[in-house]
Amino acid sequence: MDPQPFHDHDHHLCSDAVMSQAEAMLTASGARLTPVRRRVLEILLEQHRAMGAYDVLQRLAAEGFGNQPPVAYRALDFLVEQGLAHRIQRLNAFTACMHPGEAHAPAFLICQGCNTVAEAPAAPVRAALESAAADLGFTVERASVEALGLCPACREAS
Amino acid sequence: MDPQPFHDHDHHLCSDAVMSQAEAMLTASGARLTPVRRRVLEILLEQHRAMGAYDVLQRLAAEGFGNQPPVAYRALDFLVEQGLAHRIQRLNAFTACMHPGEAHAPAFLICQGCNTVAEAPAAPVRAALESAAADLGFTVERASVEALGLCPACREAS
DNA sequence: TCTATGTATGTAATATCATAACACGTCAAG
DNA sequence: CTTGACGTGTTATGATATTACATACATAGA
Ligand SMILES: [Zn+2]
Ligand SMILES: [Zn+2]
Ligand SMILES: [Zn+2]
Ligand SMILES: [Zn+2]
Repeated sequence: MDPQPFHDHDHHLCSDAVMSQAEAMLTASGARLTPVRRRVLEILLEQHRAMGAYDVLQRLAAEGFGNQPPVAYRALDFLVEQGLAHRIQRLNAFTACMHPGEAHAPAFLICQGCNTVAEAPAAPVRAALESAAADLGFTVERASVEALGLCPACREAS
Repeated sequence: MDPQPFHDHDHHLCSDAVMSQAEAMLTASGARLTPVRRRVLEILLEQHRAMGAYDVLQRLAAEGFGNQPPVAYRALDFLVEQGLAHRIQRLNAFTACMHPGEAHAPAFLICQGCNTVAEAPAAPVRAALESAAADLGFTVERASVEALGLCPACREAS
């Protein structure tokens, strides 16, 4: 679960670990990981990518769940609220959180070559941002930090 | 033009300065500030806010310009390309650049109380981000840093 | 057990944001 | 004058997201 999305790795180690952690978190908090929600999380966990709500919806519909947008959006919103998924503003898309439970305000690294999305630890970034904001008297409540660029493999290949 | 969007100020000093600078930049670069484009910039400059493309479009239509989405999007895209406007991902909206010409990769501070949008100098933020990315072998090409929170006035009022 | 309540899901309809494709007008270079 | 680049206008469509309402389902009192 602390892998390099950008490098070859046994991805089941990622997804299995996150699923277990998700179950534990939700059991603890009392929130319910219903079939739709679980399935959406599994779908997001299949790859280190961001998926649009309609892509998720299509998968759900093919598996016998509802096929109207709210079905996908509700599950996705739930996961985001529970800290199990993140919304990538830049892509109008969602990605599974790879470090659920850990307090984290990540920066997202979006590879323009292979569409991989990685969470980078961003404590220093947040600190710098809050400092810059404080200079203007502004109090940061939530922030999104998203970088487009090239992962090591795609940089190599280009 | 180096005002505090969050504080009372003579806003004409902002907009006039930016307009002059925009004209100078475009004259120099050879790009054309046509009536639609100029008007869109003026509209964006009316307030320290972000406006949706369709809001801009409505204004344009009321003034006799075309009333179809591409009219607004083309002008907005032009301004963004020329560095005269920024897109705020979080809001699906656009805001005039308050520091055109200056090389800058700003962080945006979005007040949830009054919807004011300010550009904060973000060189340290970018540096921290690039460093965090480099740790994963990732090369940043473009990044968006957007913070939601409260400006001084709204924080006071709450 | 039997409701009552809150929560989750399903669906229809609609709102909001964005782009593709094509037609027309203008203007300057050749 | 013709050509070609560019800007604008318009139609049509695509992509993303939410509102509103109906239905199912769990579970906690009575
Ligand atoms: Zn993985
Ligand atoms: Zn995360
Ligand atoms: Zn101002
Ligand atoms: Zn700017």
